[in-house]
Amino acid sequence: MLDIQFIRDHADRVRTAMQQKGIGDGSLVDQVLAADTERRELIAQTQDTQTRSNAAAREIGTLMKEGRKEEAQAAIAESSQLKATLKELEEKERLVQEKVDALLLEVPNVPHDSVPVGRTPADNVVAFEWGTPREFDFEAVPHWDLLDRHDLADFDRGSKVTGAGFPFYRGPGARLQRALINFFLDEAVQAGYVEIQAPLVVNADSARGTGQLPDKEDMMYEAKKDGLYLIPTAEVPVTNLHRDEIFGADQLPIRYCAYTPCFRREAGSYGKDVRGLNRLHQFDKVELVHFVRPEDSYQALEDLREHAESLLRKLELPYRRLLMCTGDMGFTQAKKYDLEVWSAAQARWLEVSSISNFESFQARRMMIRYRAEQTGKPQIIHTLNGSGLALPRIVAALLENNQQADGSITVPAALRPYFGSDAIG
RNA sequence: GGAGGGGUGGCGGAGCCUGGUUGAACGCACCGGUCUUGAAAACCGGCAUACCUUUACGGGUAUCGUGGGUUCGAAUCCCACCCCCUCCGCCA
Repeated sequence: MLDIQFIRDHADRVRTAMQQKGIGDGSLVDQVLAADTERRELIAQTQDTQTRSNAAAREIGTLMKEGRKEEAQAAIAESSQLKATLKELEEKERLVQEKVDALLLEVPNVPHDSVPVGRTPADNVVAFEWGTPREFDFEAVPHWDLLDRHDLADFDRGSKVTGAGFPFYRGPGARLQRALINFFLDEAVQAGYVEIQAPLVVNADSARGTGQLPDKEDMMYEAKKDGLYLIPTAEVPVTNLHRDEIFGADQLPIRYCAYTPCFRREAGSYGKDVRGLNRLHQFDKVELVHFVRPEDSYQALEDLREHAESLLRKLELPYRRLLMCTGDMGFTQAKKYDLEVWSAAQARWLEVSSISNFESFQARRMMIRYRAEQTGKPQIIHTLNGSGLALPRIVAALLENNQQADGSITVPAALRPYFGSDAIG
């Protein structure tokens, strides 16, 4: 959510941002401004009426105390009139406030100046590449076949027990999951992140705070009876951890890492995109979240990105970094990088991390603030998050890239202490 | 799930029965000042958040878990919900 004051002061910039992100033609901005003007007029009227009503009530109190009954009765009659007016005004104000709030929720974040303008994924900028895709002297086997061959995962029984996209991992397959989770968490803690274990279900306020509600409820599994949602990412509980809080100036920055399973309905997916581990309804991820002062957020974005990339290098996975263009980066981000690893047998890039600076967009919705030492006034902070990293596609790339002619799979050195062996099969 | 008690400002804690200058006593913490060589102590002053309005100084409105109700007037009375504590039950 943008600051209404910011929209008032920079209407053109917001209009442009909407066009660049491919969200409407910017006329929404004029609707917001019109509703906001109406709102302020109503507030002025309401408050004026309340002022008079309060004065009357105080007057009546004095008269009653002094025993001037008749005068009090007259004042009460007059005050009752005001009350009726007030009720009408308050109702109008409530409606227009709701309208402003609803409109504000539809205004996307403004892209940072360094973000390339573009419409489609083709306009994203490949900002960096690392590693060289391996040359095979045999036919590389896709990871779903490798999983099967080594009995690492069981998709069919997952489908029986739960449904498509909920595999069982077993034996070394399960062990590999645990190794990666521990590796990612240890690396984060070593880099100064505080480890969090978070609830896997959240209430509607939290889902709204990070922006899953109102638009994206279809992505979440819902426990209707209790009004709770299964988390689509640890970002939701971990960012909401500090909803409605005011930090002291010395408490920032805060950096959290959290491992959680993630649950996504992924309605409408099909084909090669969902084959094997490419897209699941339940998957594991270590998420990194930063709470920082506004002036520090772009440095934090680079730090976060660098940490995530260091994991890929330690795992010896060829990867590339995309700087997402305005049209492909989504509603809430001001700037976003994607990290993609090379999947040797599929011969395609797989997204394994998405790293974003939301600036104040999320924090304003959640009213997360800090007390700036200069002014002493509460100020909205900036939030960032990024995957560090998401497991299934990492597993897919590890298996495909490290397969040997004899069918075995080499485990990268960094992972061996965690996995307890240097190869599968 | 059942019975009882409770949710007040950064913290502690009055006020609620008996509705009326109570946005809220008092204490602690914090900030500024006086004093002091310096510090402590003492004393004086300040110290919630959001919104509306104002060039500014300032003025106003709302908020005592949340939402609704009664009333001219609600932290205070009534209803619903949420959360916490104690006891009982159940359970990994």
